[in-house]
Amino acid sequence: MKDDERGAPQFRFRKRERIRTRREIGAVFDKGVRWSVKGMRIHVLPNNGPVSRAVFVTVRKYGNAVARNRARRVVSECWRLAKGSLKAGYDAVFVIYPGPDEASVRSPQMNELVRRAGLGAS
RNA sequence: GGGGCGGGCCGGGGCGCCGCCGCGGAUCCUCGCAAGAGGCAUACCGUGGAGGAAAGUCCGGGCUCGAAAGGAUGCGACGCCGGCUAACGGCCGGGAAUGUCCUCGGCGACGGAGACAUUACAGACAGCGCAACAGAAAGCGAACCGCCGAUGUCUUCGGGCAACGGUAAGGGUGAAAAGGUGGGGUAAGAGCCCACCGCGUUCGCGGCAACGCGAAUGGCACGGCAAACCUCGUCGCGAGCAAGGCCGAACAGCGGGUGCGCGGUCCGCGCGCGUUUGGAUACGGCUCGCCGUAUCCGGACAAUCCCGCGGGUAGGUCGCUUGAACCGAAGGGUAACCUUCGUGUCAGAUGGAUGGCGCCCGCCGCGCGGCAACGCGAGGUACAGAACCCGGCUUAUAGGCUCGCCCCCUUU
RNA sequence: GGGCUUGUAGAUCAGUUGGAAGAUCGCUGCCUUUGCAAGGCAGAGGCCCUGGGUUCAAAUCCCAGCAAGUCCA
Repeated sequence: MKDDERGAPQFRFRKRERIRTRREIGAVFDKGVRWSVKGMRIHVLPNNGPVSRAVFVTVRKYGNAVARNRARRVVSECWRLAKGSLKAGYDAVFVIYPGPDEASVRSPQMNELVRRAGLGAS
């Protein structure tokens, strides 16, 4: 990372970049398009806004609370580092399946998903 | 030094870069004449940010709403005694019982001293009940075998058989069989008698009490199950922060507003007056946050517009973290705990913050090398994430520290 | 976050004053039929979710745990 990118907005991930209500998440599940790879699934719906928003959920049976929180944190961190080079204006819901929760494993899964979803470099 | 049991405590540390949530500041944006208000605004600064169990939701409270005169019944929980506490099914102290070990006394039943552990530990002469199978008999308590007696009969003179009576010492059944041991006694036996042990009753003494000690006395039944019902005593109204309070779009509903003149010219037009309505300021009034009057600014005069109303949806906000709190010190108490003091410490999310990556160190056992200190190598570093807040209980947990007791080895 | 319910044969469920566990469907074998289905007869199949406790005795009573399901905006 270059010096002039320290604290740059494309590497931050604030509240307004997250989908924050059950209704909006339900809309992405109902109307969005889905792609999946082993360990992860994505639902995407255009939101016609200036920024993309995302949310991360685990499947119902995903160990205890510590394991679920760690999975969402790791995947969220991958999104934070990757989203700056993607197209804006989409709502994305990531569904995480059980697997090794390390950035070296989750990051390639996410890259493959966003490539298939057509969110690649603008 | 090693191992076991029990109690108490801790449960990783440091550096760098990039992030997340709250609070305070600064800056920016929006509204407003202003004071100010608001902002899921910020390549900014400062500061705080999981646990001993945050868990299970098994108990007890606070808090909130609902219900409610009081009492009884019902239902539920609890149950040796005393204390602690806001309260408890928790904790502390004491008692009793049971079990194990050790030791002393006794022919024996058993008793005494000590250590450790366990106990939902009120009531079974208030009631309704239960005990399968086995066994002769299982609860207003019993003769199957056996033992003994006298009678009759048979006899190979040892005894056998029949019916009658006595008997709870022995056998067998059972989870449980009618106080136990030793002796006397007897036809055989039996608390039938005696001593001791156990049990019951009465009295005295000690203790707040549970209970203990001692004496006298009864010859001995008043068996077990209440963690099924039940009785007695004590306590308990129901829900739960997704409780509940406030603000409040949009859509639908209800009520009010639809005027006059001039100009342009036929249009969802402009201006003035008027009507109505919102806001601000000034003055006055009083029941002190509302009303009245005046001025200024703005909206509307309608096709789908303007204003008001109630309901309270979407959403927002409060509840929301300073409290029976924690930590430390002093004092009181055997202890649980209490009292006083302190520039002492305290997170608040809401698809849900406390994270990611990299490096170093610590700790643990294992293997190899070494007399040893130590070095090298491959590993391991748990259980688990606040969601209204406390007091407990229970369950999960790598590894470590510490206190007490016991066992083994080595040394002096 | 909080309230509540349920774990018994392969499946769906019974099982009360505690005394050695049943029903229906399914499964296996035989009979019947040329064969299959239906029908008839016989049979197998169970650590009563797990671990403690009370009791002589526990699927049943008590305590703790685990796993499913369901409701509350």
